[in-house]
Amino acid sequence: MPPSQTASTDLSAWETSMIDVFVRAASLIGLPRSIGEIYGLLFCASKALTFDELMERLQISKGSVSQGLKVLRQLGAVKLHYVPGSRRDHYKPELSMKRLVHGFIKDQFEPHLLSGSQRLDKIDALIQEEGDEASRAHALNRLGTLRSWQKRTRKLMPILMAVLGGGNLFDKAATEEDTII
Amino acid sequence: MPPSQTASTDLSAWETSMIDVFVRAASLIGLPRSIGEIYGLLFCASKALTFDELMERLQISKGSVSQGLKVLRQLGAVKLHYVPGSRRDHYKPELSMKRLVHGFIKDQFEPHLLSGSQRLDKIDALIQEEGDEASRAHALNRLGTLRSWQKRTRKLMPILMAVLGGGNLFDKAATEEDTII
DNA sequence: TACTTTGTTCAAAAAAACTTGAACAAAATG
DNA sequence: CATTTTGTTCAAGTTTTTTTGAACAAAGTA
Repeated sequence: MPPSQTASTDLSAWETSMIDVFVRAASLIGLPRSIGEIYGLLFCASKALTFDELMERLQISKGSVSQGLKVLRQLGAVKLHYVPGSRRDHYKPELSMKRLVHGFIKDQFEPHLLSGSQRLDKIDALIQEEGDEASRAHALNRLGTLRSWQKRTRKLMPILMAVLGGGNLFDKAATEEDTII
Repeated sequence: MPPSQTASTDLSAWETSMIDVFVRAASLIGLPRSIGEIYGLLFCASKALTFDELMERLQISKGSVSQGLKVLRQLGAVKLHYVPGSRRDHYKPELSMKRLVHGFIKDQFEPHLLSGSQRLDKIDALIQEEGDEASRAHALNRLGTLRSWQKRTRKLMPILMAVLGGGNLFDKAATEEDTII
């Protein structure tokens, strides 16, 4: 029997394992498997990869790669890398943990926090309709708790970013090629 | 037409809205709707609630309540509250943000971080099998990046907890009844 | 302009996650 | 001990999310 018909270079053992790490991480933060795979392969690669290379090496569909890259771009987890003389888009992974976390929070958390504030104000109004004085007092107390949680969450972000500051200290390839913060 | 046949007291407007906040929050951290509803109703309530009260007021199944409470107990997000003269379990919500976050991280994040370390060691071994010297060097660089991310994530936890320290400053009912840290 | 390359969109299929309720277990009651 | 109360388990049903691939759009080429 001839070797596999696919033109794709099979993933090496370490690549498979490392991609697996990202698939798990993705699932942990609520992102689909395919997105973990895409970021993982880019992370493993020593050069920017094209759409087709992702499709072929990961053996996933066009649609998944397209949508996956869309989300990753939005999160700032991948960057377009211009390659002279090629019409294809080439992608590189963002290697700065700080930026990755920042992108994720901006995109997935902050919107909810914001809409949250308006929601709490509406609840405040609804509580005023509560007939019983004691119930109203209790409800307002709970609302206060909720507001304090929100406030503290907001305060946390800058601290988180500060702690994450300093950037990538390990990946020589990265520090050679990119500006890491 | 007579009023609804269910024995349950309908949720008030503010309760519905507040529960909605928790349903969204649950979904944000990857927990099912029913768990958000259960915690949300407990959060709204001015006294400990029983299994049946949760079922009836939220109109969800026995199974969902049982499994939901199981997870919430595991996370430390609800506490059993002993009520003299009653055979039923009564539940109260954990109101300390610090404890809630701590429970969530301990239960959902740390296990992955730990298993992560072992995984990275295995990848390290696999990389040694890589034939090409340059590829091996690149792979080790990336692995170094991954390890640095892990290390920084670990360092983050204590800081997070420290920032969250100070406890619940808003809910009078809570500060009266509970020890909040 | 016709053709090719490259990538996006979206409806349908597949997979995964969640909920339900009936059967079961454990413990208190009479 | 038989019965009732209280809660758990889990297979089957339902809903939601993810993936696929064919049709489409955009932009470069000849």
